[in-house]
Amino acid sequence: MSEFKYPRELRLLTGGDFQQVFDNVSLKVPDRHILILARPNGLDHPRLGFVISKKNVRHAVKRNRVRRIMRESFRLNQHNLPPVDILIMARKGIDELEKDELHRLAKKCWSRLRKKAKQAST
RNA sequence: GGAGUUCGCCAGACAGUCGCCGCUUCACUUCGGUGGAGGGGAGGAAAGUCCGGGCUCUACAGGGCAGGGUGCCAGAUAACGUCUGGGCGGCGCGAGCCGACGGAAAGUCCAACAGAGAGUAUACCGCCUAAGUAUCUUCGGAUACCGGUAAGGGUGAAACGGUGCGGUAAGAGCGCACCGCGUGACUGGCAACAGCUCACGGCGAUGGUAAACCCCACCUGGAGCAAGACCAAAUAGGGGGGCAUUUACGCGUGGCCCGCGCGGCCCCCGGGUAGGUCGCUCGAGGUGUGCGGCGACGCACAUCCCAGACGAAUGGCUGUCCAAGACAGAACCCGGCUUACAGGCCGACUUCCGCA
RNA sequence: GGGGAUAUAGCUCAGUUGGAUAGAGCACGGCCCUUCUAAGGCUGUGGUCGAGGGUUCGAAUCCUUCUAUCCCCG
Repeated sequence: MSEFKYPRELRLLTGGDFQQVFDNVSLKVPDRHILILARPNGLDHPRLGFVISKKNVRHAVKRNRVRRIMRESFRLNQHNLPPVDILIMARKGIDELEKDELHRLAKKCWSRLRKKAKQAST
């Protein structure tokens, strides 16, 4: 039985973790509202981190909303993802999306990420 | 019932389910944790960082200068630029609301353009005068210069108290009355201040600015939880105690000058960046009752524990209901101010209309 | 989270302390010069002085509230 929890092991925790992703980007999933950077992490599960700047999303409430919804989608789809470190960077205008739009956006990005990871490994 | 003023409060609710972060407790444990149960988990502004305080380090913050702040009076408070009550001024029929509201006679400063004149004021037009000088003359006088005048016109943001009477050549606080203003008494008030009170001053010390400098009174050292403390790899060298020296110089305490600490000798101790732990939430705390006070608030008793994260929790999905949910997310903590904001509720009051 | 600074013409900046005309360079338009262009000369256009409120007779300037941008502290 697979679990859908979100413990600390599934997060990028330190500045070093983030820097490693930035330095060794092997997968990129660009979109109009977000940019996903990723690299294989050698573990048996993916890890997630966020970069949402104050410049792109002005209000803290909106930054929290974007992060929470994307994180929730990651939590529910974690077993369909390759073992990579994922970095989600928000772009301008993402705070204008509705809740269901964000969910659709996340699902779309996960499938694109899966595809690219498969291509890269072969 | 309409219109309005004011005070306080609320900030979608409930259920299911999948997650996240602390706490309490029980069990297991390879002492790293794992599991069960219980309970808690953003705001009135958490925001801006505009003030004030706690806390920490610097000397348990000391003197002087500079700088900064506050600015009617009294009180509340840990403190404040906040709040309460009062005074004064302004707005409103009113309930009420608004006000950086000390001093311009200590000094510096400003008054562009316009205007005759803008500072111990001024004579452009006008008004008056006909003594003097001059011209004309119908010999009555007329006019120009000189002179008097701040009532009227005009300029300006501002032109030197206002109205009336007297007065005068015409005028003028020149004189008088009333009003305004100033000064000193007296009375009331802790005070700000007030007064159908009394006396004095003719107001010629022009007006404006103190949100220009300034004066007066009071307040104020600096930095900030990335403060600071502790545990601890590599690498570079440091810290504590005692004694001595305080003359010079250097460094630190960061506006400057004092002052203070360090430097020298002896003894002792390994040091502290990555990382980790603490600081970190029980507090000028909430709620209720009673008492004191017009009130802000204070006191007493009872009762409650109510976020504490650290790449950073407080969320996603589904359903039901309604008046269809605004502004918006804690990061050391409080007290204020300011700014943003859908809608709704309780109380008090004002005014208009109708009915009795 | 905390501390600090800036905003003036299309661009880079003066002017702000000490109040009364908003100015310089580059750019742009016109004319001159040249066979033409560049350079040079003459001349002109262009400003809600970041926004709102206040003080004042008068505010880019003084006070205050907001907005935007930038920098520093691990």
